[in-house]
Amino acid sequence: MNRPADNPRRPTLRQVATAAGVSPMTVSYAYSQPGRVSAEAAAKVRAAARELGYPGPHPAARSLRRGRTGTLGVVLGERLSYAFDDPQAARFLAGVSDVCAAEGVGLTLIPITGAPSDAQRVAQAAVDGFVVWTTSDDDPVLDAVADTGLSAVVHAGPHRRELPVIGIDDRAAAAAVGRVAFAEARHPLVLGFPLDRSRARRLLTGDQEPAVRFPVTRHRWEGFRDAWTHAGRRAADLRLAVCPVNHVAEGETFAAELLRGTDPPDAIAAMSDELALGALRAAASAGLRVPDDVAVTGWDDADAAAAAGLTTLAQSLREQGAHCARAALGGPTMASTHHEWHVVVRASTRRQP
Amino acid sequence: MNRPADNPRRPTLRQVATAAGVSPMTVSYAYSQPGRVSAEAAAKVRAAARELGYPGPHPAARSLRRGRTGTLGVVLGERLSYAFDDPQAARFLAGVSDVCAAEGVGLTLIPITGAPSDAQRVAQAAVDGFVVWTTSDDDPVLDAVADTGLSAVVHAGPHRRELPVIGIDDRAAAAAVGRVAFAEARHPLVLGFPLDRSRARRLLTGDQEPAVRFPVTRHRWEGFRDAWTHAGRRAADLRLAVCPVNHVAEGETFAAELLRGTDPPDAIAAMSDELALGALRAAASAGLRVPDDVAVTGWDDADAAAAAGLTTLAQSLREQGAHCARAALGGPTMASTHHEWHVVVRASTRRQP
DNA sequence: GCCGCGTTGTGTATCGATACACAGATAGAG
DNA sequence: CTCTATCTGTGTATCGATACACAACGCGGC
Repeated sequence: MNRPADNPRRPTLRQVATAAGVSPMTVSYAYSQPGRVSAEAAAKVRAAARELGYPGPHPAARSLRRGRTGTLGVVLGERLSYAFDDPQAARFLAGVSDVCAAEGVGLTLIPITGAPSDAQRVAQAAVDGFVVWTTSDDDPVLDAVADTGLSAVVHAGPHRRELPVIGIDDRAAAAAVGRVAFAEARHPLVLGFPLDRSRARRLLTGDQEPAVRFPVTRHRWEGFRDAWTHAGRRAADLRLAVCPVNHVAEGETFAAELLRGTDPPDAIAAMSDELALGALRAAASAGLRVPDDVAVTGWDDADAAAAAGLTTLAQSLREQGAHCARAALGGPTMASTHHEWHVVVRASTRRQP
Repeated sequence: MNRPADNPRRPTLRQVATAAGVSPMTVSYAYSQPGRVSAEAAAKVRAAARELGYPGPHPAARSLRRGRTGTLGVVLGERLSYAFDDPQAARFLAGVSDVCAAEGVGLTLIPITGAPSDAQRVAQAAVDGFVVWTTSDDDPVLDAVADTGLSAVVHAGPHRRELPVIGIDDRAAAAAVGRVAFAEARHPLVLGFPLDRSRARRLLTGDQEPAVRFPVTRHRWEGFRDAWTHAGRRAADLRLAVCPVNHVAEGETFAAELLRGTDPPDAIAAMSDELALGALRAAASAGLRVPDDVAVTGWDDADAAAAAGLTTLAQSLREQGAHCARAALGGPTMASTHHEWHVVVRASTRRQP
């Protein structure tokens, strides 16, 4: 049989045209440009469509002919369950979805599993553009995205070929936060994101040079290290605790462990408000005063950060998501852009001199 | 000009065939059935494709001819930002995405905004099937889904036309939890989800008959009321506190308010573990003992429920998500199914007689 | 009566890939 | 040496909708 499986046979625009006694183009216009047809013709078309159970133009046929799909692809760089677990991803995707809803376009999620089929899934995605979120430097999916020739934006890096990057200057921002967080500290700690897709839990010191595959993690770590070493301190005294997932509980567990250990941290700079809130809880459980015994900073200025009096880095992931979506839907002319950020000083850090 | 906008002109399979000196079908097979062509021919095709920058078969053309898109549509019944905010949605979608990843199909999210264009977005979605999550009884989008003729599943209701529903028997489950939660209680409270898309914060009593548009909310409320009235108590003594969003903080605020009021609740049955954890915090802040002063139950048996010693209803939204995805991708033969559930009794409720 | 203009309807080529049927080549069995 | 079976390559009709160009019609102005 020389026809694809469609179950059961779906009525076509041509059948509707025949049933309504009009030409196919009249039916087509009735759906895509209602003003183009008379009220009378439109009524005939609607009646015939209802009669036959015609659900509207076939999306694939329409896309083929029009050259657009009306869908934005978001490459997640992660298994989908992580993306939904991560509040930062949620804020970003909310921004993307705001724009999609406003423009009337759909949203296709393309989760990266690490398998070679990932590139194929990108190549076969029926979308008009891509937004790439949180992937690692060596991810071959970036090449697949570039190969499609569709407009695409990468959020917060990595840089690759001609793909523009939208985000903040993470290194400079981390350095600014670090200066506040580490003031008068002797045993500073960074509570950070995974270094690579393995998401291993690790503890490093600032004189080590780990292979950090996630650009966001790398830039922020470099920034925090800048703040510490530029103040004339020894890199080896700065530690990095890598939390496998961005959760309050994860930050609390790791922070609690270190606060009980030898040389407990007296300043904790976290890469997210969630991890920072975990650190605050760990400090409270340990009976430590914030900021006198231990200073804490977060990242993002989420609602909970203000409520907790947390010093943090304010940026709007939602706005960045919206910006990425507009850029990816907008067309081929784009350039890398840095968004604004600023440090919000609250009660969780020591007064500056 | 009689050609759709593609920017810049994308190379076609036919061009690759010409460049490689083979027929179009050989190129097509090289991509879709690699075993069908000789190693030699495959090499020629790969070389020509790289040369021309051919990213693989055009998704729309392939979909049109094959009659499948390799994508599953998830209708969210909510603005996307709510979906990402709701931990229950996250667990469900993780299950959906597990199956999609395993089957190599993409995932298109179709958020419902309440606008009339929602139905159009459903009709124009290039997908092979639909999973509908958390929509209200009167949602016209359900008709749009049914009209497409694609296989579709609704999670937890509402029932509509021939669409199968997958979920648990919420009413029976709520009744079972309610019996445990309300034992020896005199002023029981249900901490619940929104009644309709307006998400208004409200406080009702069991003798009122509010219009509850979300089936999950309705069924659980009915079940809790069953538990109370079947024990011979007055419906008017049971209250329902409607929380606009499913967050710990939301449950904490509302519970704290009522615990400070007249006739403070001595038993709180929540529709989610998140709201229940909020109630536990409110009780702790008010200096109340759990379960002696106030019993608390949750719903879902999330990780945090076990950690908090919370009596709860155990179900697996992740499994249900996976089941829905398999059903929606599987084909036309499906039936409504009830999943298993059971009550997990922990320390947050009074010992049963 | 004729011209110009806006509105509404139609015929057809085309978007790009693939299912199918068939042809030629090669190999192995008898 | 012939006959069947397997492997590999090809030509073409088709999936369903739409861009475009053109035709028919009504209407007002001069």
